Amino acid sequence: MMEKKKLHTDPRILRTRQLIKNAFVELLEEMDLQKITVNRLAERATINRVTFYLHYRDIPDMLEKMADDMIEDISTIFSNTTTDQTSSDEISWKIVENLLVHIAEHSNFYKNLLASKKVPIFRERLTMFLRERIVTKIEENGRSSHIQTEIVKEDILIWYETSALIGTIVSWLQNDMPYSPTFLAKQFSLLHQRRINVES
Amino acid sequence: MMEKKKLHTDPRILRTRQLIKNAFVELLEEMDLQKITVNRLAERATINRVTFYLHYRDIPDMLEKMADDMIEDISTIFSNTTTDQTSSDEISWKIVENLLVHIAEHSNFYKNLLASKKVPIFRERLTMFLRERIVTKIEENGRSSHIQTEIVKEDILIWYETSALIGTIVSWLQNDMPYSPTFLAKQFSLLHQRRINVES
DNA sequence: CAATTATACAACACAGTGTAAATTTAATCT
DNA sequence: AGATTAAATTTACACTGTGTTGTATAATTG
Repeated sequence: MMEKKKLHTDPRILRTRQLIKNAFVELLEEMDLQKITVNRLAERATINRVTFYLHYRDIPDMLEKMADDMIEDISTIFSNTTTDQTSSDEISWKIVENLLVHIAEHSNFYKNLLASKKVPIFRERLTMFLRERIVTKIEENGRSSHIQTEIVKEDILIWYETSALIGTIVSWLQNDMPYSPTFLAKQFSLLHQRRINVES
Repeated sequence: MMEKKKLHTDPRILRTRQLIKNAFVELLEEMDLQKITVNRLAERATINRVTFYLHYRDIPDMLEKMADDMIEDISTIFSNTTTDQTSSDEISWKIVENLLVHIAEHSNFYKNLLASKKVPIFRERLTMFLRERIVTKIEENGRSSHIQTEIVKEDILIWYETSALIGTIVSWLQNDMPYSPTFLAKQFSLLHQRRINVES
């Protein structure tokens, strides 16, 4: 525990990891993931190649750890938003908006790792994360009316809504965010309302 | 042109390419894309390593060509289905069903290259392909009622529907196809009807 | 049959990987 | 501030994978 905390406070470690992360995003803009080697990464990050191995086992390991960090960030947004709202619909609406704001603030990172098609693991992780949230949301709505669940299978609906949400965000990034986070969140809420119309 | 045709008829070429393709799908089941080398690929395909370079520049090049083949197959399904139907809604419904049947028939291929998260290019290509079809479909519906387009931006709707369709197919594959192609196609048609309800 | 072409085989220079040892540099703690 | 601790560097090594070349063999085509 104490050791882990140290890993997060030692400025040398933070600096090196940030250098690696920045270098990686930079290289992804320039070349395919397959072409990114530990050699190039270290050179671009202005660190020694051996130093890389002090932090990550190999490149796939690095990707996993970076994906973990991403989910941790997003998870914080969700838990922070949930607390200061009351209406169920208002919450999910606000959460999506905050999520989009966060992504827009780090658009360079998300565009290259999520949208620019190159590194599947980030999309996977986000899918798994959001699916859980959407599951609980759909189950809540399912309670109020049982018509929907008799027509469309719940798991198919979850697949559908999760993919639509993530895919739209990805397309939004790929097109250089032509709409504001608030506007896109409102559009999501409209698209989502369609479902409720069918239910009632 | 003649040369290209030869490439498609020479039994030696067809055999070698099929061996490479099968070996690649096999290896993807066992390991990450990053770990798949030309060495391993040639060994598994029981061909000489140099032979690989006679067909493809490198592994990324091979992936592109395989993705081209995939789109060619799916494209054929679409053009075959479109001709023998009349009703606009019936067509898209039948097309999706035929697409799902095709995917189910080659589920081993699609599960590993599309669903099992590892090779982004196949999902990209399919997204681009289906998006075009969905664009024309939405534009058709847009003609009959203009209410929808005033509420939800057309491009956002296209992002949404395309991602939902592909994402659901991917989830369906990842869960070992628990529903029949016909049933899933019907579910899509139900989910799609929601939009029409809002419009009218 | 003769020409063409795909594949096999061997060998090469080169790039990238992962690890180990000793050393330097920088942060932490009293 | 000085001693301590840990990160980063440097250098070196064995190993795997890459991409190319030259030659030989076997299958296909006209």
